[in-house]
Amino acid sequence: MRARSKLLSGTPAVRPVRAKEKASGKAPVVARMAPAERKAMILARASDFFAEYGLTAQTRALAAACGVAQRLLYRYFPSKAALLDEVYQEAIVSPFKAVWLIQLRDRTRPIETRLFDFYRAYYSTVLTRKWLRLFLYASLAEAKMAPDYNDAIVHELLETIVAETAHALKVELPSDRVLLHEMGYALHGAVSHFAIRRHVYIASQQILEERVVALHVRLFVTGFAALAAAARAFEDDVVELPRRTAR
Amino acid sequence: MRARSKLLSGTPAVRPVRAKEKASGKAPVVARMAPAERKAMILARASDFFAEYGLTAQTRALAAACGVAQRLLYRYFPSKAALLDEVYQEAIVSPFKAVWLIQLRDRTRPIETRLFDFYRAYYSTVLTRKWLRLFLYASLAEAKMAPDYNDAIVHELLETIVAETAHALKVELPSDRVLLHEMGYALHGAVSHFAIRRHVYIASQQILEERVVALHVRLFVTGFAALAAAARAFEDDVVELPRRTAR
DNA sequence: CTCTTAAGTCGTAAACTGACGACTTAAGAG
DNA sequence: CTCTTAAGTCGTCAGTTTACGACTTAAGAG
Repeated sequence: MRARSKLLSGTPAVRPVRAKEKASGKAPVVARMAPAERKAMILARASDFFAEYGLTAQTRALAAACGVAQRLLYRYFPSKAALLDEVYQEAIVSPFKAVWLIQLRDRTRPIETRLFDFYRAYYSTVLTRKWLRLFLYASLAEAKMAPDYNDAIVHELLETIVAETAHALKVELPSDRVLLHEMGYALHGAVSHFAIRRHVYIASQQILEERVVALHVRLFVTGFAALAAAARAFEDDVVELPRRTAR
Repeated sequence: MRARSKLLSGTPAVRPVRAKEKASGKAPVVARMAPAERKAMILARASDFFAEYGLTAQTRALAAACGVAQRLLYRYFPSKAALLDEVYQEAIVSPFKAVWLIQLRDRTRPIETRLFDFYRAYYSTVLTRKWLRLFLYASLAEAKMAPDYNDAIVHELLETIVAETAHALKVELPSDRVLLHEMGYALHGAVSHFAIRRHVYIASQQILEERVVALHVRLFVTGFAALAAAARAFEDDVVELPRRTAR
């Protein structure tokens, strides 16, 4: 419904009458902020907001969650899509800490300890409710989120994990990178799926997360030699696998 | 302006298919169908449609995809929510085949073969693009989809898998059901995460799915005894775990 | 204290969305 | 062929939703 219509169309001066209630004596408390500060505040709220309600949630509700007018969002971001892009960058990519890779390569410590400590940290810092929900919403809607993240972060992580485990256990690895990645995913996928169960499926709540991580790491380390042997066996009859057609 | 990505707004391009063409003299070709048939047709299209564009996609676009008027949807379903409920039932719950559980319990066959065959079938039949995307969209939006599915289907599956593997390998299991489930998830989660990578993240495309399943099954069977031992060790100091507060 | 800048709000356009009353017409029964 | 039923469509209501022009006003500079 257009509402209002005829009477006002063409007559711009409607006398806005900004009833600011001086009578009440209460200060409006607009809390004016510096641009950088305000933008950071909006981004922080936006990542929580869209993680919770999905990327199709409305800018009005986001503005309400920020305690500002909806119009203000458009002073800091040209469009909702641009806002979402910044949310991705801030909430998806930046949580991964480079130091983790260095610690994973610290061969003075047992491999199982390194893996356990890393995945506890990764679970707590990256695989949070907010991160997972944003990542899934973005992947379902656009499909380019996850491949970028994998190329930028996960692949190097998987290669590190597999290389370090192989070195610690004196196991020979296959040479194919794709195969190495899948080996790493045996652990990475198991932990990631646990996080999805917790934060998206709302399941697996009754067990301590350290225990789950410990179980998956134990399985991985124990079966690693057999896993590598099975992967190497595939390389004998590698004949340029046909690429799956998308969908 | 509309977001640059149509998927962001959950809205596919609506094709103006409704051609009246009285001028051309061609019959409108309304293709009148029997109610049961039409309803099944709408449900089939709807599961594809909502899997692709999300549960927030619009009824007008769905009607266009069905080649019927939007109004017709409301002859078969009282509301969009009711339509979605039927889509869940038809597309999420029904693909799981009861015979799989029976085959998993067939102790005349090696456990690794049983697991391999089952997860190949489960991957091809259940963990499809459509199923996964619907399941994720529903879980992200409502939170009661996954728990129901887990209670109805997954828990029994996990218990069967763990029990059969333990029997085949003569391994003693922990008594706690939650712990048994997490053991089973070591394999189930790894395969499920692979499917999510393929169908949602659009990654891990360059390796044959049988190989991935074979790798995960091999790891699981090889490390199962150690996994069970680690799980049993947790039972000594079970002290009524505190329930996680939801966020 | 006054002036200037820009942070922040208001109101609304234009398009979108779920739902439904009223109408049209295909197709099986007799 | 006619009649009756119900499959299917049109048009629209009422409430949303992104985006933006116009305006208000807090707060630092001099």
